[in-house]
Amino acid sequence: MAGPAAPRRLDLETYLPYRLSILSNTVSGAIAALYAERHGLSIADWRLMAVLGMDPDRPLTQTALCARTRMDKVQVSRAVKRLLDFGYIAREVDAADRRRAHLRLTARGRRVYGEVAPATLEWERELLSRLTPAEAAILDTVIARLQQVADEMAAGS
Amino acid sequence: MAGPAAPRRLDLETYLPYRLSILSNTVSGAIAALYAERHGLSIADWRLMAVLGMDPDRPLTQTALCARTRMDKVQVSRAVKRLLDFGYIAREVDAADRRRAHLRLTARGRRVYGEVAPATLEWERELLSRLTPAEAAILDTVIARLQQVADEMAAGS
DNA sequence: CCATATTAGTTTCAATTGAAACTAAATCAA
DNA sequence: TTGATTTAGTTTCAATTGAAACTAATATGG
Repeated sequence: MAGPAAPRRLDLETYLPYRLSILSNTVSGAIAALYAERHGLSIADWRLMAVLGMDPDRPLTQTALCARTRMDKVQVSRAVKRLLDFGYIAREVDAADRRRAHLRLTARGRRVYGEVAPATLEWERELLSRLTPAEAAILDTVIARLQQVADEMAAGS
Repeated sequence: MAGPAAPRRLDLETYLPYRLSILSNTVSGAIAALYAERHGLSIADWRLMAVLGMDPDRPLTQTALCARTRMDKVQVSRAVKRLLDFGYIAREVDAADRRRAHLRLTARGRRVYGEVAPATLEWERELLSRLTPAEAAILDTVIARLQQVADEMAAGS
């Protein structure tokens, strides 16, 4: 009885890429509110701090930060400049290769990190608490799989 | 044996908001490649065309386009200007309220829509084909639920 | 060695964005 | 009426962004 499926029509309300974009923007915006005006940080700034704060004893170069955050080197350069101005990070030029510099959180940066990181985690926890464990688990694997496929498709496979 | 769960540490690789942002950007960028250089359209431009193309016989005002796309009125104003320049849309001032204008795709705009819309749908179909039907169904409800919760939380409930 | 290429990061300059002010038309309130 | 508000959409101006060019240091090939 059921013939061939009708070709889907494009409707933003149900179109996955659009829904992902709206959801991501809503979430990022809400989280940015946790640190933006309070500490003067942009999303890019906080992203660097989040990576540097993960392992405060391991300083990273800007190139490493690019890889870890998927930001480009211009964005990273600018965020680094702002964070240096705020005194949230310190830079030490590499002795062996003077093009490179190692960046680490300062005491002040660690203090901010210590305030903001738990708040962002709590926000995420609250969000995920509305899903069942099974849903959350599937979401996790589905996002990973979609990312992998999207990377392949974007690379023009 | 299992004590209280260790407090999660912040790690971008596993942090949902970050993963959503990366996924959304990858997907949007890949889809934009389907129309950007070929038809001169930005993401904002295409979003308007996608809404106008859904029901080509119902023209919409810019205010309606704002609501449907979640774009702000400045973005919409600029996208409208570009689409008028391209000849992809036409504008007709409302007779009863001359502040308003009704926008619709031109024949040329419909031709572009007819090319691009199926390509974007095919891209989505290909992406979703890597999920099982059960996964796809859960993804659908999970995105809807997360959006609703994120909206509440962003509103500062 | 020396010339060339590569890498790390910065700067420049033009295009894009966003917030706030603005214009023009319609509505409301007295 | 008519003066004040609201609504639709645009413009302005400063801040942000991105691509490409650039500087400085290291690595490599002959």
